[in-house]
Order: sequence, then C-alpha cells, then structure tokens
Amino acid sequence: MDKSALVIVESPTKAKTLTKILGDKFEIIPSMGHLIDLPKTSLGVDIEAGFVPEYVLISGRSKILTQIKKLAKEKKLVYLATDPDREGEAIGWHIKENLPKTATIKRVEFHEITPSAINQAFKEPREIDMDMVNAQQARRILDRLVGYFLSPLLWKKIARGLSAGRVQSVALRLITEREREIEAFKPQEYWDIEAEMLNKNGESFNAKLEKIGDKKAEIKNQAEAESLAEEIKKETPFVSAIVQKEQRRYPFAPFTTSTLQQEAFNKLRFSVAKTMRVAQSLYEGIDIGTEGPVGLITYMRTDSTKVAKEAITSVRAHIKKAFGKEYLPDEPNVYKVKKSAQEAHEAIRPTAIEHAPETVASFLDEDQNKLYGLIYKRFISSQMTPSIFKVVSADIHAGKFQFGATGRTLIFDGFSRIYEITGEDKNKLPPLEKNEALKLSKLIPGQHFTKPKPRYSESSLVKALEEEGIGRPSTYAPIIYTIVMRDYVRRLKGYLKPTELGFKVCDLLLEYFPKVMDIKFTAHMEEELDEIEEGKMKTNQILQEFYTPFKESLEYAQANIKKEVITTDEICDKCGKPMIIKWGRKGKFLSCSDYPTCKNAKSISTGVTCPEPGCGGYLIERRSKRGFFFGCSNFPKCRFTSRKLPTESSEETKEDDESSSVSE
DNA sequence: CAGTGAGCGAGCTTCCGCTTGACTT
Repeated sequence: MDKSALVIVESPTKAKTLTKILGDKFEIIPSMGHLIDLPKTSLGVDIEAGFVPEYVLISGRSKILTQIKKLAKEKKLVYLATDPDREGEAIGWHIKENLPKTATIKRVEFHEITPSAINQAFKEPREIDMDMVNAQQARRILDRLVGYFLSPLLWKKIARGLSAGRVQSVALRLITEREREIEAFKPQEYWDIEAEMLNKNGESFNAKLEKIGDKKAEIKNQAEAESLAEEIKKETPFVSAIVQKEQRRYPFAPFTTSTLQQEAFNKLRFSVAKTMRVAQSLYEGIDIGTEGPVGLITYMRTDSTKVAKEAITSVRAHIKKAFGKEYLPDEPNVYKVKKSAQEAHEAIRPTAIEHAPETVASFLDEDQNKLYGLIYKRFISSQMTPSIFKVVSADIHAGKFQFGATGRTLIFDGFSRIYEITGEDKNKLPPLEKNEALKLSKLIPGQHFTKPKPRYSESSLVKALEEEGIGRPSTYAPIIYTIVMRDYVRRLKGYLKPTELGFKVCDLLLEYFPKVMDIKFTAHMEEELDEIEEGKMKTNQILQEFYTPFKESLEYAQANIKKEVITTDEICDKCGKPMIIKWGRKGKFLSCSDYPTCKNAKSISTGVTCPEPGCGGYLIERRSKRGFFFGCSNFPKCRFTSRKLPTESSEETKEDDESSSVSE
C-alpha cells in the first residue's frame, strides 16, 4: 500500500467512483454522513456559557472514525472531500478535530463527479471554512433548542412521546390549515353554457359563452341558464374575430429530489419513500451484464438542476443522432436554480446516455424500470427544443352574446416526443373565417360547483415545503414519516389528513409559539445563516436573538397551558366513575378518572365487531413499531389483524404506515 | 419486505441533517 494520502468522502458510491478516477494515488474512504453530533439524550447545549455545543461520537460510528484515525496516522496527508455544502463542511471539520495533530489536513471541493472537476479540485485544495461550519452549528443548535424544549412541553401538556420541530411543525401547520379551509368551504353553484356550432361546411365545434354585452357571463342557477339559452336561440351567430398564434412549450428542467418525488407520484403513484428507495438502488449500482455493477443515475438527494459539461456534450450528440438537428437547440438549455439551493450535487440524471431504458430493462425490476425511464427521458428532453402549438382563438357574436372557441394543434413535437406533457388540451377547430355566418346546432347548459383546494398529497406537501425553503432533499421523506408516526396526520387514499391530535398539537404551538410556526421562519433563519457564512454575524448573536423571546414564550406556556382531560361516556366497571382517554407508550387507552386509586384500564374499541366467525370480539386500533393496524379484543385467542377497518365507511379507515398506500 | 400485539400510568419519549447497514440490546 503505497498510496500517498487519505481522501474522505461521504457516500460509499462516491468513494468507488473516485477510486476509478484517482487511480492508485489515494486511499479513499466514506464517512457515511455525520460522525459527530449533539448527544441524543440531553440538550447538549450550554446556554449560559454562550450556546456551547457538546459534541459526542454518534453511536455506531466509532468503527469508521477509528479507521479514519488509523489511516490518517499512516498517510500523514488527508484530503477532506466531503460534500461542498454547509453540512459537508461541518462533517469535514468534525473529522479534522478528531485527527492526530501530526497529519496535514486539506479541504477539496468539487460539484460534479467527473475527472476534470475532481482533478482540478485536488490542484487547489483549501482550508476548512470556519464561517460555513459556524453557520451549520447555528442551524444545528437552533433546531436542537426548538425540538428539545418544545417536545417535552407537549409531553407535559398533551401526551407522552410527541414531538415538535422547526420543520415538522410547520409541515403539520400546512396540512391542518388546508383541512380547516376544506371544512369551512361552502360550494357555490354556477353554470356555464356551451354551444355546438357549425361552420359553413357543416363542420361542428364547441364554443363557450364568455360575455353578455361588456360583462363577463356569470350564471348562478338553472333558471338563469335556461332563460339565457332561450334568448341565445333567437340570435344568429357569426365569427367576429379570429386570431392565430404560435405557442411554445419549453421542456422541464432535469430532476431534483423534490421534482422527482412529485413526478413519480403524479405519473407512477409512487410514495415519496418508495421513490427514494428505488432511486437509491439505481444510484448504488446494478449488474447490467458485461460491466459488473454500474450506478445508473447520479446522486438522488440534490437541490440543483445543474448538469456536468461532459453530460451535456453527450446528450446533445445523442439528440442530434437519434432525433435530428431540429430537436437540438443551438445552445444547451440552462435552468434557473432556486436561491435557497446549496448545489452540492448535480441534477438527477442517467450516468451514461448509452444506458437507454430498453437496453437495461431486463436487469431491472418493474419499479426500477419505471423510475429509471422517467429520469432518463426527463434528462434527454431537458436538452431538446420546445414543442410548438398552433393556437387559433375565435370570438363569436350572437346578438349581445359573445362566445369563445380555441383550437390547439401540435405542429412540432420537440421535447414532448419523448416526455409526455400531462394536462395539455389539444382541441381541434375546423377552418373559420372572419364574419363567417355560423349555425347554432345545440346549447348545453352545465351545472358546476366551486371546489375547495384538495388536501396535500405527500408530493404536493414536498413541493410546498421546498417552495418555502423548509427541509432539505435528504429530509423530505423522513418529515412525512415523522408526522404520520406521531399520528398527527394519516394517509387517506394518498392524501394527508390531520388527526384530532394533530390539530391539538398544532393549535397549541400556534397560540404560544407563533414565531416558530411562521412559514417564513426558516427563510429568515437561512438569511441569518448566510450572514454567518459571510462573516457578518456571530453564531452566538443569532442564537441569543432567537432564544431570549423563545425562553419567555416557553415559560409563559409552561405556566398557562392546562393539561386537559378528555372525558368519555364510558363508565368504569370497577368503581362506576367516568373513564378518560390517556396516551401511553402504545397509543390511546381508557383509564378510570380516579387513577391511581382505581387502576382500571381498557382498550378503546372501534365499535366494529371482529369478522372472524364465532369470535364475537371487537376490533381495537393497535400501534406497533411499524405503524397502525387493527387487532381483535380477544387476542391472543383470536389473532385477527387487518390494516383497514372491514367496513364501507372508508373515511376513517387507516391506510398505510410507510410506503405502499399509493404505490401498489 | 411482511406482519405487527399480550398492558398501557414514576421512568421514559424529542430536533434536523448527513449517510447506509443489519455484531444484538
């Protein structure tokens, strides 16, 4: 082993790729993320001393750290090549702090895993950027203060085992607010009038009533619609204006984590967790015959739409060859990146254009094929020319009534040749001329009702969080898992519905901690972290500014929130007193209100009898490490279990705990 | 992945963000 230096990266896959590129020069090992963190079982922040963090080795990570230390001692030269973002800088710094002083330690930074980028990075190593590390520490400590002060408050005031945090509680807020909007929504009836018309050749098309005189047509009920229809019938329609335009539909950016999760949900009905699981398997490598295991996609946790130059060159060559030059723009398409993006990685794309979905299909399972196909096509299409539509809009007058008709035809498919655009209408209009007289063949009044916004799905929640800069690519899936596991929200046919507990927790936090619950709280925090990174602000100062009012709110909440008792109609069969609902380790149960004098406790029945023949028990909602399910009250005599309540009232039915509710 | 539990309440839970594995609590 005469490799001269040690290189530390975060992921094992990256270590493998780097080994190929750097040949035998370096020993490369992955840290697998953070090794050092605040302790799990205590606050780990000395507030009095000025928010000094207490760092400990994360349990289970000592093997890796020991190995890194040993290798560093041998090599004497260490390159920290952790991801080029705040967290990566901190991971590198924590490792550096644990290495022997005899070693020389350098930081290298690259944003794409290509030979040119990597070789360049090693030519110009730098020192650890302490401003960046400080920004990470501020973020970490703030999250710890919020989470480890608010959660115990909830234990005390509501129930054991609950949690609150900067990210999860705002996610919960979005879901509960939407639910309240839906509850408060009153559907409004409205009508529209469609007309089937014929041109001079007798070809039919549909037009919609838009205006009456100068006013927008607003029809409230059937009587109005019918009387208008009678009036319209008396008139003779003609084409009063006709406009023809070309409309371009530009391709979508290649995937980031959030857009991948959204499209995989919309097109494949994959849950967020499933998308990440399948993407991880494509990233880690798949045996595709001749070459041995090959990583088929780039890193799947990213907020960037950037693409390595080499990949652009090869996809452009591919487009020209496979589709022709009219599908290739003169210059590569460049996509806007969100301001909040840290861009430590590229967009999610296939690692090699040669690995077309068809050629690797037989080596992948069904889910991998579907997701890989989506990623592959999205990437190719992102560097193609726009689709072009011909749009014809006609105004049609019939007395004081004005109708509108639009025809939309695809005249050049462009990127949509390989990437399907959902929700595009392609109405055809027959040829029409200005002043052409038309014949009215049919009037179709239609009844409609205004609808509330739908509940959040997993993917629309991720979209909303990302737009607000809340959470990171690596946490979108875990956030959903957390709020479901706490029983704050439940999945209902792929949509997220808050539980009573969810409302209760959210309302309490909103009342006493409006600042933390502010949707913009994270955005403000990010601005301040930027200032720390730029050396304009101190970690201490930011934390103190947050903590002083936070502590006051906390003390006020401690003193003023009363723990409420939830009474029931149930009577204790031992002492006759009413029973109340309590939360234990395993969820809700009925307790005698005279506890601890009377220690009677019972399970809460769903009221549904056990479907097992001759059993006669009733079903009870149970909670295990893996989620919720229904079991029989006669357990262990009757071992009936079910995910769903065997009844048609699906509204309150439990869906899935982790992933499969929308994916099967 | 599939199947999950057996009393629950004075001895514990919890955050966000990086990254995968699986020695037995």
